[in-house]
Amino acid sequence: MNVFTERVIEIIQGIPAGRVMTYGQVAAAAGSPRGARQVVRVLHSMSAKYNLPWHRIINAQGGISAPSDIESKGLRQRELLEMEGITFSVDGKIDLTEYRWFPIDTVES
DNA sequence: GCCATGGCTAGTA
DNA sequence: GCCATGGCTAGTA
Repeated sequence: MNVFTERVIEIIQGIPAGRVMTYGQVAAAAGSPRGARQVVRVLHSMSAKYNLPWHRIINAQGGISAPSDIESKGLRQRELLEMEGITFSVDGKIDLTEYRWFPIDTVES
């Protein structure tokens, strides 16, 4: 597994309950500003194995990107976030200025 | 190698 | 526009 993937996993594991990050934000923090879609891939393939809080990743508009039909992952995602105390606006968006998490960068200099 | 395929995104003729 | 991944052809050996 490459370093980007490893960092993505670490970063996502570091998001506390009640906070969220966007795909692009995770990608950038992992060292690849254009790698948002790769974050999606990691979420799909590693969430179970690495016990990732996959629901705490949302799109840049503050919305849930997973499909939101009946019994879908999207609804589950919203449920999980609401259980952590996050509230949604009437149009189904999360207020990023309030809930966005900024990971502490530990690898330095 | 080529090409289509994504739970995306910054920038906007 | 971006960019890694996966399926599927060329085209060599």
